[in-house]
Amino acid sequence: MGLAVKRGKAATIRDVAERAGVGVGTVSRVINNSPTVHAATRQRVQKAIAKLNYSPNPMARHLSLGKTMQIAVIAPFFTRPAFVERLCGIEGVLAQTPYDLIVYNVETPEKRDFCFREVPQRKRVDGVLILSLSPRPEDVERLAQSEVPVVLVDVNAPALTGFNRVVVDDVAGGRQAVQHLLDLGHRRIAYLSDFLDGPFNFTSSRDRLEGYRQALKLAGIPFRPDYHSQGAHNRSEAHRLTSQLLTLAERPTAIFAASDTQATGVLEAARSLGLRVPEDLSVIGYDDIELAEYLQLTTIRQCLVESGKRGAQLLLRVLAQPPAVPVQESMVPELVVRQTTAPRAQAEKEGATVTAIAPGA
Amino acid sequence: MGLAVKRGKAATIRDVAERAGVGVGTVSRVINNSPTVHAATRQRVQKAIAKLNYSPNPMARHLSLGKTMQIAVIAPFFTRPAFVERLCGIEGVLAQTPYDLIVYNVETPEKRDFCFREVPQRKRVDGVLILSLSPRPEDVERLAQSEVPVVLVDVNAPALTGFNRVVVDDVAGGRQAVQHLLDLGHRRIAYLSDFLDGPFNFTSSRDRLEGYRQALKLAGIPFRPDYHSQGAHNRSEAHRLTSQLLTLAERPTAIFAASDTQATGVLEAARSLGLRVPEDLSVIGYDDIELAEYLQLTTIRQCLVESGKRGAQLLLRVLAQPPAVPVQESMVPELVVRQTTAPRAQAEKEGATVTAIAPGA
DNA sequence: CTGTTAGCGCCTTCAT
DNA sequence: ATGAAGGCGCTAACAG
Repeated sequence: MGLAVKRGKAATIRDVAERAGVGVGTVSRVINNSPTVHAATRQRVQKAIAKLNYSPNPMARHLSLGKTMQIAVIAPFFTRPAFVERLCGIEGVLAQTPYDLIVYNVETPEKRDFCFREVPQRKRVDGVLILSLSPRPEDVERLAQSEVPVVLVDVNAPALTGFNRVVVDDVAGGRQAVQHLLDLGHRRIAYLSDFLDGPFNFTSSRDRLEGYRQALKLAGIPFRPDYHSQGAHNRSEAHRLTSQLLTLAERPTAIFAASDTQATGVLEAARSLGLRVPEDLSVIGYDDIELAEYLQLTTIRQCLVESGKRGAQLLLRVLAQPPAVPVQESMVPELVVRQTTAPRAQAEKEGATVTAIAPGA
Repeated sequence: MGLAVKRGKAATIRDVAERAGVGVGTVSRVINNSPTVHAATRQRVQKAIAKLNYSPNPMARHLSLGKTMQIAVIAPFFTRPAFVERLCGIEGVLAQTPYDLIVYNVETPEKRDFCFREVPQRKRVDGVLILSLSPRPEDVERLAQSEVPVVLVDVNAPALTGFNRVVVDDVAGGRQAVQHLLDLGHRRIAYLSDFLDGPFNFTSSRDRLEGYRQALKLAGIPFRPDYHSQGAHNRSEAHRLTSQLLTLAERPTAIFAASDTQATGVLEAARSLGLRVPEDLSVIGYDDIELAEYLQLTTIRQCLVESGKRGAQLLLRVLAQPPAVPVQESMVPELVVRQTTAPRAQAEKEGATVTAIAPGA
């Protein structure tokens, strides 16, 4: 029964002060448990607070304090597993702090520009986490001079060394993936990625391509443009691209997909074409999202949750004490061998051109 | 470049007023584009704003307005696909409004209680969306009397009819799932769900069980307690439970899993035991998450994204104009037949045999 | 049309 | 130890 509660209008600090017969200052001190308040007084105030069901207005408090107690995370396509996992890491650490988490999902260049322009501004939020999105030159300056601390996660653009960030070495990851395939005896290795020159300019796919090329070069295998196909980041597109790759005159014996999600499309296409994985085709993904384990997909693990966690922790640290020089944390990806890759020797019936069997089965 | 920009301290409305030689009121009017301001004046003010790189302090504005322009969503296990999809729907509609989205992830009863207690309070946020979490009696009263509008999504507790909400009929969904199996000739049908009496008291699994029982009863099949197994909501646990079900003396010929995620565990277990799906075992899931299509999983679709969308829209509507009587929107689930269910008799036939995507091994 | 002023609710000196 | 008052930045009357 809310007898003492004035319905319709929430109690303010003044109401409490009045009811407790003290000044607002004292109430404020009690709220922020300042030690300089008499025990008896504190009691009375707390009783009044309870009676009035009072709780301080965050807005007012923050205005006064000059802080918002909110942290923004700007993430592209936040429903994609990789981002969900990073978000999870971020949420996990923020949940143990007084900071609230505001999510900005960007799926269009316009939204991205809007976020880069508006979010890191003024006292909107106390800090910003940016996932995978590369600020454009015009944004860089603004961000750099922004009053609010920014931490980049999974953004590898070389021009951004002035920022606090946690990165994982995608070049190394790409190298590892391809090296694994090479070690298994494969020489016709294709790389399937999203558009390298898309509007979002993600650095990861490009870096992984670089790693792919490096590994190939080291093995003395020339780069074949027709073994690199680009397309939208989703299963069906990957399926389509893979079908093309697998009907090439000299079809690849292994495919390196730039993400696990795309790898599922590769698997699907292989199935439609009647190719067995890994006997006829080796497939390696990237990310090691949860699904990968279920599919027994060989992949490159980049500890997504962990990267989110570290990004959030870094931001917290920066918030507590701005570092003199930008902090950069690096993480190394790791090969996880499961069951979609196998030695090339198993598939000695090469040269055979694949003719599409009835798809869908 | 940034000559006019006082570094270190952001410009306030007063700075702008001063620089433009007008009063703060006028600046405020320009900001909120009030029509009652002379064109020339407006020009000067806007120039000053640009020059000073001014943008209003949201905190201050909101304090003054008495609104926060923020909406909270309280969701359990927000990394689970079903919640991600609902979140996606919510984000999608909120992105087109001036509201920011604050996410509260609850994974423990403590966190839930905290959220129910603190979040819907005062002027923390303008509105709250609660996903799948049933407020306990003590929360109900607080929520009901809360100054901030609340919309429940996917919460079917009967005692909550006083709330605005969008629900999907889980009883009907369960019925449909089982009816589909019955239509295929199955009579030994098991139900695999998460703990019905867990700390979160999700209504969905319980309602689906009810649907399961109704369908069975209608078909004249008695309910067998040993055909209902409960466990944690994850693949490995579902795997374990399924193994038990499938080694029962009279093993079920079909399993209805309370979620697609759990269905994957069922599939996995069947595979381990050398049972073919759907020839030896029919499997139906629930939710129709994205993965379901890839796995060719027969399931009950409940339009997750759509439900999030409608929840957000409802909240927006309530915000704009509080309804006299609580609004309740219902959605009906829909059977999606794919390839993990088949007639019970098909074991003998030799039809188009399709195995759900299975890892090598 | 526009300047002035009084809050919004809270925190923080500054006296007492 | 505590009360009073100024200020955080902005909006919304109220006078001109």
